[in-house]
Amino acid sequence: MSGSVRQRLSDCLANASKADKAVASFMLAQLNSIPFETAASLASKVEVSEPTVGRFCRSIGYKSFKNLKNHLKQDIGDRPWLISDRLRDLQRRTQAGEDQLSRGLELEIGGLVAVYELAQTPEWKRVVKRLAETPAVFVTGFQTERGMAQIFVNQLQYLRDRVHLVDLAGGNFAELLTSGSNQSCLVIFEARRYSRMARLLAQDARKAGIPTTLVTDPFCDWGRDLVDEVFVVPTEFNLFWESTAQMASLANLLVNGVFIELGHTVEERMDYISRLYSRFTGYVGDSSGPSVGHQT
Amino acid sequence: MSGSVRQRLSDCLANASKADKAVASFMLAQLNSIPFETAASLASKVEVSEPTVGRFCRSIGYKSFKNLKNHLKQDIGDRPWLISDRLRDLQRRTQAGEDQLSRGLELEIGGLVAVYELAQTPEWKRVVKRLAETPAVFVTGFQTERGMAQIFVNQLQYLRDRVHLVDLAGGNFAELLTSGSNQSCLVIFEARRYSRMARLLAQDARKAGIPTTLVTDPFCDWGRDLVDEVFVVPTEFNLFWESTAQMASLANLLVNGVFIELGHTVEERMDYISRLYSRFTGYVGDSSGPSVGHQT
DNA sequence: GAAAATATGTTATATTTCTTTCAAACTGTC
DNA sequence: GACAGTTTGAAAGAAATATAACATATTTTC
Repeated sequence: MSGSVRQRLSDCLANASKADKAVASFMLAQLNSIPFETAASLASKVEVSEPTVGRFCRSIGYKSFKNLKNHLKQDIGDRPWLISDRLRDLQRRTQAGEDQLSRGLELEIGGLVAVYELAQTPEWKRVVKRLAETPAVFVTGFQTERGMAQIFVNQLQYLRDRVHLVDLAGGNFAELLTSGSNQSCLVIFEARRYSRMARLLAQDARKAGIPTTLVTDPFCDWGRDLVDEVFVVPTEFNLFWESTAQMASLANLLVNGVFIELGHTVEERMDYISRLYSRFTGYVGDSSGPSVGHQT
Repeated sequence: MSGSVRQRLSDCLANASKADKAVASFMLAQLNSIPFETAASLASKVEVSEPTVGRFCRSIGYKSFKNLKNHLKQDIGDRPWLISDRLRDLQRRTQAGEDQLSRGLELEIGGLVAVYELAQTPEWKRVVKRLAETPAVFVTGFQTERGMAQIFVNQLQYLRDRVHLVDLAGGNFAELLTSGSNQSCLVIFEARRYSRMARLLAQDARKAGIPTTLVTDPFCDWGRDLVDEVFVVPTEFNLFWESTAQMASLANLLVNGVFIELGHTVEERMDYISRLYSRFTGYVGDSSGPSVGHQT
């Protein structure tokens, strides 16, 4: 027995006992509100006894009703329209006992979806517009998010000038804060071990009237009142470590948005930057920018 | 006090105590998975005590945490929380507009799956083992992959010492190449605008007998004969830009693998590094490393 | 139609989850 | 720096939720 919760429920409908069938079909029908149910509440709704619910869950391979709910949480459901074959295959192999990689994968996919959902919010559009139009953009990230900020800066630099990585060392800290309030904007990447620096910077930026966007994880509790937009990115998958990948996706989507916003006016610049890079690192090849033309 | 759960949470953010604010913002960020949480689980994630959660819920007008969840049910009861539903929803909404967000998402997910597949190959296991056991690890990435390399180094440093970011400027270029052949190993992150540097480095490393792993995109054509393992990561989704997210996932998975390989012998080190980071950046909190304990 | 097998419910117990109480820690004020 | 007020967490108790054991009902098999 394997697969998603939905899968298992459907499977067992065929040859289950009366009560089990009742429970299964109720669950399928009300999948969305299952997490709110308790074994008892569900039992009374289906008009079976409490133990029946527990037993049923065990019969389809979960430890308990609670355990089933947990799986639901991580379940990405069946998506026959997606790359499901490979995914399912991976799941199967994993369930056979290799390890719990695929669970992590499911969670990562969930995170990715969340990021794409963010990209549809009004805040998102506002930030994209700002990143395209504000004369100077400053980006920062401390500790482990330092690299993230760097990536974002590198990419954005292809599209526009005056994109700076704010550094403790460099004097651009001051440069940011002394620029006029509608001359600059700030993007802060943060995660987990929130550094005091990020917070201080956000405070100062607010004082200086500089619009600030915070990209962080769900554990961040400061910020909501200090910055203009907070983008919360899931970072916990059940790897030992937190993942920065979703944040990278977010950064990519932002850059993508800016590109669309700026339109084709940037192509010239991109060629130029490409050539610059080439000169300094010696790559010789087509000079049409990283992936221009992939837009479909 | 009235309105939806989300409303109330937002409202209280303004003038709540520190712990309350933390709880509220976490809830807001994770609204979709709140139904799966229990007061205790939430408490531990936000790093407050259990009673605080209960009290908080009461302070914003619910009888208990459970009561809040029930209200949530009414608020978002028929809102999709299952990833599959959310995907569908996203698809529906984006199909209306002309931007092909959801298509890009699908591709990204496919890329993620590919990365997880890589993590099951023998090469992968070999690299993980090497990263765990070789006395010194060198990592490099040029241009846009510079940040990627940085992230990888930062994370790996939590687990072991002698992890170095190879830089054009720093003398560690030489340090790498003069170390004995089984004293060091090298990881190169590359993508698209393959720099001559990466290639030269790979050549020299080979001459010096240093095992080298190349992480790159499908367009890379050198390398197969110059390095010991090539991990090819999809980077093209139909965003204007290439995505580094999948590569970030790969880096994460590698670090995760190394952690598993090293076992719990590294916890001590991790505490130490954590404290170091804290001292220099001023974060004050638990000193148990970024996400220790999330392993299930 | 009776015996065996299976399925279900009742009651009692164990476990989890939540709340209360109270003391310690923190905050701001004089 | 001491005081009052607030916030927070630890421990213990109360409520809920889930499991186990056993008894009853139902179905299956012969």
